[in-house]
Amino acid sequence: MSDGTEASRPDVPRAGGVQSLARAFGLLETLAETGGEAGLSELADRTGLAPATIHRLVRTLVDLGYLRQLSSRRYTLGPKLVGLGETAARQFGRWATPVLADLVTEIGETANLAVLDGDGAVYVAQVPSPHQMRMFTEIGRRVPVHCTGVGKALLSALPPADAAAIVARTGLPAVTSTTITDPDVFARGLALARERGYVLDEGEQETGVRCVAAPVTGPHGSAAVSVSGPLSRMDDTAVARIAPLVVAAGRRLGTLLATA
Amino acid sequence: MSDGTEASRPDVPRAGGVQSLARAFGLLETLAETGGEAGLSELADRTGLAPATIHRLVRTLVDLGYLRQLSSRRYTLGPKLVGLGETAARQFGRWATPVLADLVTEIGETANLAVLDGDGAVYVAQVPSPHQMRMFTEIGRRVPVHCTGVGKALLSALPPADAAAIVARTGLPAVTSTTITDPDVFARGLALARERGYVLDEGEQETGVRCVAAPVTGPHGSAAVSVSGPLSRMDDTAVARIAPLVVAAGRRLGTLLATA
DNA sequence: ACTGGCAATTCCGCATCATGGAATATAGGG
DNA sequence: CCCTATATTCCATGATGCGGAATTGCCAGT
Repeated sequence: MSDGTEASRPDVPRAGGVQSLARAFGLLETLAETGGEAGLSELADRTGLAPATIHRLVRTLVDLGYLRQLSSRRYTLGPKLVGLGETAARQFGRWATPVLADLVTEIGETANLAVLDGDGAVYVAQVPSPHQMRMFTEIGRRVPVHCTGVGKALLSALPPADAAAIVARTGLPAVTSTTITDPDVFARGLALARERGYVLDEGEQETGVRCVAAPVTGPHGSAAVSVSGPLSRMDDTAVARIAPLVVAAGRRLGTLLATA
Repeated sequence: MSDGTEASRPDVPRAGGVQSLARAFGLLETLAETGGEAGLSELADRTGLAPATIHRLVRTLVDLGYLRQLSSRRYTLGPKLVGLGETAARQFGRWATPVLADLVTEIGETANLAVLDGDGAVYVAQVPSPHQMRMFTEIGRRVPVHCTGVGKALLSALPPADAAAIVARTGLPAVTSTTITDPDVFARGLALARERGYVLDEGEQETGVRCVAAPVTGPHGSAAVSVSGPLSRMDDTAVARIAPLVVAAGRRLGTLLATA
């Protein structure tokens, strides 16, 4: 192996794992973090692997269509990933949609399901409100955790230390005028969320949109549900009515996730 | 190796490829084809690999978050794939969006970019028309090649033999009343497309939607642009005006693809 | 409850396959 | 035009992934 200190790197995620696989996916992730484009030596620097090794892995991925090589000899994520990702999202959607649909009929606002991926949240399912035909499908969209309902709900379900680590890495950049940028305020918000079982997003990501979110409870890689709508319809009494429903939906989804 | 006849299977895509990788992605694809959920032995049947081998690969993928194991011990595509796919799509979108946006401002209808993946077409970028808020974002959506503008444009850019092979595999199932189901008619359509440099889709995938598409020219894994809108706005004179613009956009995208 | 059968998981010795250092091509920069 | 940085190919080595066989665990049938 490359260096004397074995198993010090998160290359091998667990005993018995296939490392060429772990390394290959590591490369894909590295590429994604770099903004989706990188040269071979840049990958070598970031991963610490030998250029020859990277080249072989990367060439295989190119042959398979999961990576694309530009004429500049740099590499980008390939088209097949788009297809796979979409199928994966659809898969989540399949079992989640009924529950989300129930929420929408009870509440009348758009319902979303998101999962934690890396340090961000990714929407994996959505049932749009019957009200507005507006608002594009957000499926696949990646959003920051600190300024979204689902994001905060995801964090609230994590061990506080892990949540803090994520926030430390991403910071609390202001997105709108109401985005929470003070770490202390944010931490108190999370504590309140843990206590109540749900979170509010007061236009912290998009002005005028209020959002109620709850973690999906269960022993798996975290997920969260949310319901969001315009301030005009989402007043305090509405929120009071909605919150328990969202929390219940989170619980139901958690059961489904573990069962189905 | 398992059997005497080596290299007879498309397991190893090319000499020098990393086989565990090819196999792992094969499993992901198999899973996607199965509808996103399968048990270990089902995977073993479909891929012909030894259960132990599959289990090791699959366990690694689960550890990495690209696969999820349900309590029924069956496996599904994991959340991380959603994130990766989204990043990949965004990557395509980044350089394509400006060109598509130009098309939209010139034409006023929704513009799409799709790539060929396997025997289907996958939308990788879209700029929606300012007109209608309807029609969800199709990014990541996989559509048949025979009844869509982008699909036929992709085929028209392929060596005729390759195009024929794909059509032979997928067949020409009717999706709407105008879907072309006769192989001869279809072949003539492709020939005309090659000659003119663009294709029309006359509601062959969705009734009432007309679409002009052109291949993205270049020496890479094929892509295609399209512009689509309701029949009411897409009359013959509009198409005559639009077609050259779409063809030009295809050329520009081709240059960008090769360069960027 | 007991049992039979099937599916998932773990074990383990063997040989294959991935590995990475060094050598070779190729692209930019001066 | 040469020179440097980067990508790619070669190849001997042994670690690594392979798969047959044994084990465990889950249900369905009675």
